[in-house]
Amino acid sequence: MTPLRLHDSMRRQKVAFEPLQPGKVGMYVCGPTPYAPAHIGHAYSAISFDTIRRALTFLGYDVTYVRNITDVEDKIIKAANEAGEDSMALAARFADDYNRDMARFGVMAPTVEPRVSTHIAQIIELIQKLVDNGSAYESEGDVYFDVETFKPYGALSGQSLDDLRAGASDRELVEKNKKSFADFALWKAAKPGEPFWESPWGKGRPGWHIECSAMTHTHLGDTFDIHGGGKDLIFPHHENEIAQSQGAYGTSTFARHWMHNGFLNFGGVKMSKSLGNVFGCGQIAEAVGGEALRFFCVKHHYRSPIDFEVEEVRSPDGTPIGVRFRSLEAADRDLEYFYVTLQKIDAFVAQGGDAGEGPTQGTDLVAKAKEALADDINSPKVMAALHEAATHANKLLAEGKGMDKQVRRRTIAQLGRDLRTVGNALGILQGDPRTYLHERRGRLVARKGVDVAKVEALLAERAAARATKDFARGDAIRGELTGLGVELLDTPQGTDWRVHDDAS
RNA sequence: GGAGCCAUAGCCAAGUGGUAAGGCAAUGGUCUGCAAAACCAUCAUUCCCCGGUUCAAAUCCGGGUGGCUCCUCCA
Repeated sequence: MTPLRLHDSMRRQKVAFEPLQPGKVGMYVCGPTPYAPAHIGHAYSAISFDTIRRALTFLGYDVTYVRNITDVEDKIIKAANEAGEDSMALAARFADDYNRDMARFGVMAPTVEPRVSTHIAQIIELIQKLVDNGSAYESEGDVYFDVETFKPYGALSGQSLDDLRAGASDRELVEKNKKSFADFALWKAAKPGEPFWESPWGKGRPGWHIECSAMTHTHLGDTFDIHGGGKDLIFPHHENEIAQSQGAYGTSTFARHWMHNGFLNFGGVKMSKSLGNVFGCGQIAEAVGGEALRFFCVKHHYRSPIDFEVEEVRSPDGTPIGVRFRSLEAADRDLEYFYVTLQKIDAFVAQGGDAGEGPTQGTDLVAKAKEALADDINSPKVMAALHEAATHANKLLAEGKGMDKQVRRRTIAQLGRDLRTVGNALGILQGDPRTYLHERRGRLVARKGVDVAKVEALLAERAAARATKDFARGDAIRGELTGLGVELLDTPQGTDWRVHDDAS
């Protein structure tokens, strides 16, 4: 197994990764609170950790991947009340939507997907433990974690309680039923119209942070290997999880390794509803295809903030009529290169047959990918290796000069397999090339408003002209099609066409 | 006010002490009836600025400048 180094947010550096059990990884990632359709920010985080999970699997680890669904929460209750829908039903509906959307981006289903609503007993048990050992206290039907009892508080976010107190004084004063400003709710007393469960403290529901502590304990144990989530969750969510779990099970427990992914920004500014730059998963998938977003994500390192170029499209009178996802369109063009290459390799292999076992030349893609991923999941470096491998394959496909015939055949076939194997480690290149290319053309036809019937009529006319060696007429038709934004691809098997895509 | 992150070519983006991966775009070439695709070649004496440490710095240290995030719901 490749020795692995991962960045740890707690130690603030790359460190050797040593799982509790050799060869196995227990990993917990904070999942969504489903109260509205998933947006691109959800997708980015899900893709980042799915990539980490895939990479660890590729490196030979047996990964148990737990990603929760927070289906009991203020925002859900609010949305349900507004819609006149049962909050659990609403959460279940959006959770299904979320999973369907993530699948479009190649995100695998978690090994376990626990929900708050099915872990109430474990949550109450954990809160009781904290109350019993003096880490938490009841106040008017609420239960709060007493932050003063947990000395290491702030270690992950690098803030002291004094610093936080200074920040808090600017805005909000101490709530009257809490001992201290930093204390946070483990259990909230039910208000009218809210879902509730019976507890030793009366009817109520869990606070925001406690579910992750209960779920990690239930599914991965007191101590586990990796805890992940978006950078924004470091404070207070992850900080509070640490306090709860270590308050209950001891300060040497909980996550051995913290991983946080960078944020998605738009023109250097974070995404937020008030700025109007929140884009839905469906909108993205329709515009550029789900794999383009995936490809765009793995082109960047998971810890880097990632900037996303979006351009508003306006009609001649200035009315906004849509948006163009420039960065994703570029990623889709890049992706097309790989699928065109795979298609050519597939055709070659189908035609040339399998050359069997034996030597190959320049097939170190898998080794390079392992080395890159073992260094804190350096997916951009893997992308570079993928490009080199695809270039090599294209070179061999174009000409086999000076190379043993069998070696050439074996190498091309091996490169095809390796591109897919390494692609799988990043969650890309798993589709059928023909399907991808067909769908991509469909998207471009829609985006550029190409008249397909007209293109096909001109194509037929040109084929007839070329059959009689009337090249002048054929070239005239080519020119006409170019004017329509269509490129022709003459091959020995006939003429195919594609929509010209030059970022305009 | 407190905590932290980022700055690498026209653009995107790796690289955290040993002399700048990869991609897009661009230019020239090969191939092609002409094209497209593909391939080949060229493309950062230099990594925001100013000091310092070192035989050696994009990488470490100090000081600036610019951008961003968290401390409030946020992925």
